[in-house]
Amino acid sequence: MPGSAVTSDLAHDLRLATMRLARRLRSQRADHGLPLGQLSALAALDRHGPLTPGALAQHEQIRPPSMTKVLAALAEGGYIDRVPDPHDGRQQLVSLTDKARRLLREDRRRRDEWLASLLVGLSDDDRAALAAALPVLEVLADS
Amino acid sequence: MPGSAVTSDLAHDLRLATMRLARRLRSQRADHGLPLGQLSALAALDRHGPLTPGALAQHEQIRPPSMTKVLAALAEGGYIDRVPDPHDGRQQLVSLTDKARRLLREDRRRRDEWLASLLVGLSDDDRAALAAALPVLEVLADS
DNA sequence: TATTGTTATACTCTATAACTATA
DNA sequence: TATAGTTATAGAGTATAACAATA
Repeated sequence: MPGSAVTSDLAHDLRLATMRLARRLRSQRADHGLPLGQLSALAALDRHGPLTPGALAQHEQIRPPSMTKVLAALAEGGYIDRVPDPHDGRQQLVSLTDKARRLLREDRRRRDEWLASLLVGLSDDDRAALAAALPVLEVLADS
Repeated sequence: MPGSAVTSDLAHDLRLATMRLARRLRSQRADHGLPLGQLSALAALDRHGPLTPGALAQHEQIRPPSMTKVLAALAEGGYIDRVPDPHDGRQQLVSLTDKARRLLREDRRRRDEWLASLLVGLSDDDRAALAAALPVLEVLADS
């Protein structure tokens, strides 16, 4: 099967390019002074809507006690609201404040801007190649 | 200019897909027990050849005292050799041992394998789209 | 008893400041 | 004096274990 060597080369090169590009994108994050773990928790709430602390911890792949600290810092900064679950007194629901939504919007805008400024410098063919590969990348990312 | 809205959408979607895929790739790292900072220092030595502790710290974007600790752990594990610079007694050159090279090779192999296993499940068209976009991604990553 | 979340405590990785050796 | 690297100490951010409240 002659395609297998090509597939493994593609995997290798795609992995390296993805990691390098992700590193560049990460370095472009806005300097809003918010630690990465806190920002990531806010982004999860933005994507999924209000969540319990436990669900957030599971999603962010950290332990509940660690999430307790992250949430304490976010509450202190006025980025989240917590309301007790009326059906289960043990649980809470954590949601974003308007302040948090504004911060997320600004953060995304800054990072999109940097990448967009690179994209306008590409040829139409290169942009088309990216657009064609995008749905495939999304499938891989969600696997 | 009708293309500008499309370009900014592409930037946004490409950024999200890249970050998500990078996260999945990172989570696939081999469980060799080596902390990420140590592994990253080894990878830098592998890419650039022997370096001084100061140059390594600069490359990894950490402070020299932090690199001192990383290097102490790597030396303890038998992953690096240190030779004094004959021309300047203040400096050293840090290089990889064979053990480190084997570890890096194994680590890459495991991550490539995971991605390759996803790629073989794609259609030929999807793989072709990725292959066509790859050089463009590499340009972006190096910008 | 089991589950949700918090508190207490410790470990890892990073930092700044002070120190040693060499240029 | 200036530079390369280390040692001392401290600050984030994470973890495990033990605890309180609720189901």
